[in-house]
Parts: sequence; C-alpha cells; structure tokens
Amino acid sequence: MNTITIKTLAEKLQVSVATVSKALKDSHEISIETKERVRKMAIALNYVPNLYASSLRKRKSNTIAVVLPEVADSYFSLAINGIESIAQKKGYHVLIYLTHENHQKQEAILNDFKSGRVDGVLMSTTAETTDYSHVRELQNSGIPVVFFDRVCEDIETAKITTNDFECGHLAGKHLVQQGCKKIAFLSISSSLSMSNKRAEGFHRALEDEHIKYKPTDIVNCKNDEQYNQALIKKLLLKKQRPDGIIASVEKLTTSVYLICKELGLAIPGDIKVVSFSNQVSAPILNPSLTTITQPAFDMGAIAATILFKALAKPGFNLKKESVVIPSQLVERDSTRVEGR
Amino acid sequence: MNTITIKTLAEKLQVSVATVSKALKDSHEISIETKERVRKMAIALNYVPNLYASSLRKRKSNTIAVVLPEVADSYFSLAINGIESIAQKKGYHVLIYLTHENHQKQEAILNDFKSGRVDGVLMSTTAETTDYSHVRELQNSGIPVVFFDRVCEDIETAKITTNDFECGHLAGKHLVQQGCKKIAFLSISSSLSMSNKRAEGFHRALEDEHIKYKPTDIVNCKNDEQYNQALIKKLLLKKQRPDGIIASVEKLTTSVYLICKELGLAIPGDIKVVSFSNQVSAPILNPSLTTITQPAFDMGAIAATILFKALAKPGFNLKKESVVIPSQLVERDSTRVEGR
DNA sequence: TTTATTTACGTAACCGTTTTCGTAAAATGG
DNA sequence: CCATTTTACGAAAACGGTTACGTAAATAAA
Repeated sequence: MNTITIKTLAEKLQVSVATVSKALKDSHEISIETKERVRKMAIALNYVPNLYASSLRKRKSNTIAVVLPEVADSYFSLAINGIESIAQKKGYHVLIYLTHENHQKQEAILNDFKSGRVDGVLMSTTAETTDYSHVRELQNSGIPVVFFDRVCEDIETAKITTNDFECGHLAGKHLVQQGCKKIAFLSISSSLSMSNKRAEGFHRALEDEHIKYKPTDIVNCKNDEQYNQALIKKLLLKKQRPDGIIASVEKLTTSVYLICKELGLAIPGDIKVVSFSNQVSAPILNPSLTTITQPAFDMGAIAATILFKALAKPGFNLKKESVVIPSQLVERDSTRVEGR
Repeated sequence: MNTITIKTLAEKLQVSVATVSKALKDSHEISIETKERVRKMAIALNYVPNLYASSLRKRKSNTIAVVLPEVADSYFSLAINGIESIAQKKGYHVLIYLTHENHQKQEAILNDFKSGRVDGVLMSTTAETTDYSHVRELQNSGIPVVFFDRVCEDIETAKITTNDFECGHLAGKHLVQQGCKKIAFLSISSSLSMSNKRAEGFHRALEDEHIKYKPTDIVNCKNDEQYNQALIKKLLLKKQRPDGIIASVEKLTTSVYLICKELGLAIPGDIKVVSFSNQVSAPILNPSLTTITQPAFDMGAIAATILFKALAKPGFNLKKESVVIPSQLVERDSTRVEGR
C-alpha cells in the first residue's frame, strides 16, 4: 500500500532519481551495469511509474477519447472494437463517452478535453448538433479530432466515412429493380450529413429509374422509439402505402418488422425492406434481411490509425487523410421477388 | 494554443495562485467578491484546470476502468450504457479495455492500473482465466475491483450477477415442459462460474423432471466461431440428435439457427431453442426466439453505483455488497409446441 | 481598552517524473 | 604529457495545481 516511487528506488540503489529515471528509459547516458541494477530493483519492488506525474511533465497523456451517441447498436460496438484493437497495439488508452444524442452533453464532454486529459479525439456526432464551434475550439487548443461515420463536413480534419450516397442510391435502385413503385426512406436526422447523403442517393436512384420523387418519401424519425413506431405505423396505414422501405439505420429495422407483422403485411410480398445494418442476425430474421453492411470495424480501426499518425507528427495535415470505405449490399429474402 | 494556467489568472488579477485555486473551489477562506472576480476571469480566459497536475497532487483520477472480453454482444453494449450513465452523473470518466478473452492481456491491463491511472475497476473476466492473483495484487495496492456478470467467486469483493443457476434451471424446465426429451446445453467455458451455474441449473432441472442427465449434454464451445459451427453441426447430425438446445450466450444463437436451416431442421418442430440473449431482434427472428433476458443495463449501472460508494468511503466493505438481479424468460415461437 | 478570534489572503512545500545543465573522471588524440 | 572529448552521473528546475501554515487586518469578546 505504501507507494513506491522513483525516489525509493534511488535511495535503495544509492543513486540519484535522475539516474533511475534515465536508466528506466534506457538512456545512453547511463552505463549498462547501472541500468541493469535499476531494472532489477524496479522489478523486485514492483515499481510502477506514476502516470500523472509523467503526463504532467511530458504534456502527453497517451490517451484518446471516443465520443459516440450510444453503443446499443452493432455499428458502434464493432467500431469500438476496431478502435480499441489499434489503440492497444500503440500503447494508448481509450476513454469512452456517450452523448445519448444530446448536443449539450457533447459540448460539455469536448470542453473537458481542454484539460489535457486526452491527446486526441475520435468522434461520431449527435444527430441534433448543428453548431460545431466546440469542435473548432478544441482543435484550436491543439487537440486533433478525427470524425468517423457521422461527420461534420465543415470542420477541417480527417473524416472516415462509408460511401453513403452510393449506398442510398444502391438501396433505392435495388428496390426499384425488385419491382417497387413507391419507396419510403426512413431517415434519422435532417442535419446529419451521413443521413442526408444516403437520402440524396436514394433520391437520385428514383430519378435515374424515372420514378417520381416526392419529399414525403423521406420520413424523418427521431431518437424516440415510441415516436418512430407510431410514425411507421401511420406510414404503413396510408392508402398510398409504400411497397418498399429503406431503413437508414439498424435500430429502425425491428420496428418495421414488428409493425408489418401487426398489420398483417407480408415481407417481401406486400412490402420489401432493405436496411443499413451490421446485425449478425440479419440472415436469420423472418424473412432474412437485405442489408447494406458498413465496414464498421475497419472504419474504427482506420480512424484510430490516422489519429495516431497525427499524434506522432505534430505538423500532420489531417485534412488530406479522409477515407471512404465502401459498404456492401447483401441481398436476402426481404427484397426477394416471389416466385423467382 | 498558449496554455493558460492558474498562474496566468493570478497575474491578471493581482492575487496569489493559492487564492485563485481556493476561489475556484468555492473555499470559505475567500471573500465573495474575490471569488466572483476569479470566476469571471476564468470564464473570460476560458481556463480549464490541468487534470494531471491536480490528479498528481490529490492522488485521485476521477476515472474508472471497465475491463471486458469484447463489446460485440448486446449484453456488454447495454452494460456499458448503464455504467456510463452513472459515471457521467458522478463526474467520473470511463476507460474501456477489451481482453478479447485473452488472459495475458487482462493481466497486463490490470497491472497498468497500479500506476494510479484509475481509482477503481469494473470487470467481467476472460473465459480462460483461472489464476486471479493479478486481481488480488491490484486490490492490495488499494484499488477497488467490482465484478459483474463474469465474476470470480474466490475474490473478496462485490459481485453483480444475475440468477444464473435459476435461469439455467428455468430454461431446462421450460424445454422439458414443452416436450423436449433430449436437451443439449451450449456452454462457453468450464472455468467461468456464470457458465457453470447456468449449466448446473440445467442439470438440476433434468433431475427434477426425472430425465437422465449425461455429461455429454453439455457442449463446450470456444471463442472461435468456425469451431463452434462445426461443433453444433456435429451435434445436430448425431443420430441421437437433441430436440432442445439452450444457448448459454447470445452469439451462439445465430449459428444454431443457420445450421438448423442448412440441415433442414425445423424450429420449434424438430428442435426447440432457448437462448440467453439481449438481442432486440429476438421477436423478429425466424422463428421468434425464446430468450432469457438479462438486466444488462441495470447490472452495469448497479456495479458502477457500488464502486462509487466504495470510492467515496475509504473503509467501505465491498464484500457485503454483492447483488443478484433476476433475469426473465420471454417465451416466443422457438419453443412453442405446435398446434397449441 | 485589551485580548481573542475571525476573515482573507499569501508563502512555500509538495505530488512524482522528466529534462536541462553542470561536472568529475576516464578515454582519446596529438 | 597536455588538451580535448566522451562517459556516467547528480543537482535542480520545471510541469500546474493543492494545501498546510503563517500573518496582517478587522471584528468580537472580556
């Protein structure tokens, strides 16, 4: 319990604390024999250097922060795994913060980082954030910020995304090819570029396929399950009911399936469904779900890799490091044309 | 970019650093007017105290660690949410570490915590860990450790679990009541008390229902998807094929479903399935899945709450704080008796 | 009025490491 | 053999807060 410090080692070894410090980091200033003595003693006494003392002195924390809306989603779970795997290799520690889609929280969290708590930040922004001055402030205080998935276009930094526009386009095109005439796109936010790009891709697909696009084809969901369920139910009860649905995020899928069941609508017979999702259970749903699968793990891993590059080189230009990793459409029964 | 410290404030205000420090923490030693002046200036200059300096001096980090096998699982995702929600309220920060079921990593991670990086630890242990001396060492160095879900029985501390034995029993009994004669239990580890308790409960259920129990009824899976798939396939191809399966963890479910599909086995007709799972997609699987649903969020939240209690009071007795939060069996189609 | 106490602040030590700078002694060079 | 460089180490100043202790002035108590 009595903490043992560099000073303890120094006294036991009859050398100065400077010598011990240098010996432990294998400085050339110290003779090999002394280094060996110090190392042995350090192990013998089970010495662990005080992190806060060294971080204070070195002005470096070896810690990064990951700021997310939530983790109750396959995408972010996988992304965290990707981030953590790289961080562990690099000897970095990762702090995790959840905003619960609350802009105020996000702001408070980022503001705290000015304390030097972290060397860099990986983030996926809130759906309700429109003002990004808190991010700029953090950047100005010298802390690099890398966005992934839910990025802010206007901030100058690296952004790791998937090909959202193309995927929205692909999803739309796929449904049209499967015979859908009236497709609804379930969006989660009108201020999130990720969501907008997917919607725009969808929009373009309709144009390409010469289908009339109406603004009401885009349904804006919220971060409120109850609300979304009611909204989807209303959608499916309209007399001009859609015959195809694109769920732009995973968590909307369950609602769509359950409401279809409740209303006696057959998937894919009455309505076809494609979802942006990383669920492992997609193949065993009833019916199995056609998905746009994002490279979640890789996006996390690459975001982390780029951040570490920036941390290694002070003058690193993050703007040029944006990466787009393509997603894949996996066709399953929920969009299958019957009898084929 | 030029960092502004307590000294900057002191100079601008023509007072000592001590006064500034005390004023900022609302000490009674400082006059109200001075406090106000200091606060205004701090806000004006956007002062953020250096975390490492204060942690070094106060010997407190306001940070906890969460050590997990992985997050690619609904249970741990939800648990993290629970933990984070409490930590955020208490003004604590949470570091996350993944062991990937690797004992060595777990040991290395815990060892690092002796640096004072964290004030306390929440953990769910590796499936392969049998020696817990690294946990004891950490405790001896004064850092409280609270276990949740995957606990180590032998360590004296708080353990947050669900009623694993009863749930194993319930799952077994349920399958028997639904007409199963030969039930297989898919385990993930023979050294994890959580897994063993579930298996024992299952064992007891068979006894209670006067069904002959054979050790081979327990199938030991690994942390290797390929391996598990092969194992399950082999199990379902036996001539004495089981007519009921209990998946003791969520991730085994997909494999079971897929292999049944592949082999043309009907659920629940040929084989009934119940799974320990927190998947939101359980109701929309094909067929909908009967689950034992663990209170994952609450387990995380309560584990965190107890840890914070210990951190608030130095002499706190963690041993007495163990909590068991019951899970619930949600019956769905995968165990339904046909024609009923 | 004198003494005791409170108020409001400053001085300086301290937390444990890192790092700059200085310096004997030893090694090298001419 | 003397001048110069190298080697191996120590002293001490940071890093930025916190806090025990000291103290002058103002107030209260006697």
